[in-house]
Amino acid sequence: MRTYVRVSEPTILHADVDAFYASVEQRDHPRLRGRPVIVGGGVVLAASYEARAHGVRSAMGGSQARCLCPDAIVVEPRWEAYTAASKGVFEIFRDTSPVVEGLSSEEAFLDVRGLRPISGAPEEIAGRLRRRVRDQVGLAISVGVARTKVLAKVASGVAKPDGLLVVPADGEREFLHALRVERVWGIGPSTSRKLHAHGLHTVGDVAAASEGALIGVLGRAAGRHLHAIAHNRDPRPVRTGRRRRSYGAQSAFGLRPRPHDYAEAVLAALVDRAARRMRTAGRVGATVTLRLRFADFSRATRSTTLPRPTAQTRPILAAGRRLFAEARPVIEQRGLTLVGITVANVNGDGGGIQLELPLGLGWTRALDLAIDELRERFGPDAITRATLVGRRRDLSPALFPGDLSARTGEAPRR
DNA sequence: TCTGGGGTCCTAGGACCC
DNA sequence: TCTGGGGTCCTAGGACCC
Repeated sequence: MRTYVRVSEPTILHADVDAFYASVEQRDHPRLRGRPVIVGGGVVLAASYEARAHGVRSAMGGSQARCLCPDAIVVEPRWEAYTAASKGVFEIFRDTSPVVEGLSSEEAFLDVRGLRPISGAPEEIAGRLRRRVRDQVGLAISVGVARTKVLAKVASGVAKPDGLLVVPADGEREFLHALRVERVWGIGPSTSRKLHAHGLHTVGDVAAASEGALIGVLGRAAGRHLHAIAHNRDPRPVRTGRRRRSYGAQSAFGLRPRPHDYAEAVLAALVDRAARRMRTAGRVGATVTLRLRFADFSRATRSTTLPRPTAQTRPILAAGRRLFAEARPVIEQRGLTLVGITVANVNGDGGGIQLELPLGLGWTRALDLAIDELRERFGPDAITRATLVGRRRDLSPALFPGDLSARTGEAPRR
């Protein structure tokens, strides 16, 4: 009997439009092509590669950016154009593979496993995807191809601008271990600072550290995750059909003196905007969080959970106002420069999902069956908690005590 | 140089329950 | 009266991403 050792091939694509907003501007305005372009005046939302060559980066303050690159052409964002471009790009994504997980308006993971007989090798699929985005949407897109998400994501970054990079299955460790830690998706300034402080600069350095040591430095989840990544273990699948978990709106108004009730007026407008979007999407949420930022750039949040999920402006605004009143001492002390509202605990579509199960199974078995069914429909990781409700025929659904419920969920991770 | 407007996930501690 | 294990839900804040 022969044993086959199956080495899976790279089938995960990470596709990412280069300098998205800036590229759309250059596409639509020929005079901007080949020139340093900055989208957004106050803060850099996007910078063309010509501007990046001068050190301009997104999220940088506008004045610093103009200082680094005085010749830059600064343009106001045109959101409709970016939305339309995003739509075009995602149509091509979804036409390329049925398994697409969007990460933002301009990037996505695609799993092309099993598509070889129809579409060819992953590398060919990636090449065709790049050509189609260029021809049909007019934008350059870089693609990384690898066996895991983290490798594909890093590969597309290395491939930029306008490139394609395949990480072959037998070249993964070499590729990974040479990387500086801050290049890894999910490792930001704070984590890399901690790692550097312990003499860990490359992923190879991290791989030489024990999991316990990494947990000691970074905490449980981050330590475990990074240990696995450094040892090239990243089993996360490309997940389709992920739904958003919160809706929010915020507004920064700087240090200019404002009428005393200005922030509360802004708050009302923000709640209205967020609630409107929830109603359009047909979703409801329960946890209202007020976000504040102050003159010294410190931040604070105050949150509360409503008795039942809603998408109505009125209860959300009332909660927001209570939180604002509660935070008033901090606000007066530190000087408010930003206010925001987020509605989280967005659960389902407001209608819930009903499953019919045979009677006589017992609560536990019924719950297990229901969870299996939900996983089948929404993916293995989509369900984190399930509530089973049994309804007595002789009581109106409005009478809450008529419902009996059983509940299960993941054990707390502590 | 003085920092936008969205989001996601994780941690830690407290209140409360059986 | 005190103690423990096992659990849920909520709030506040931090890190990270584009």
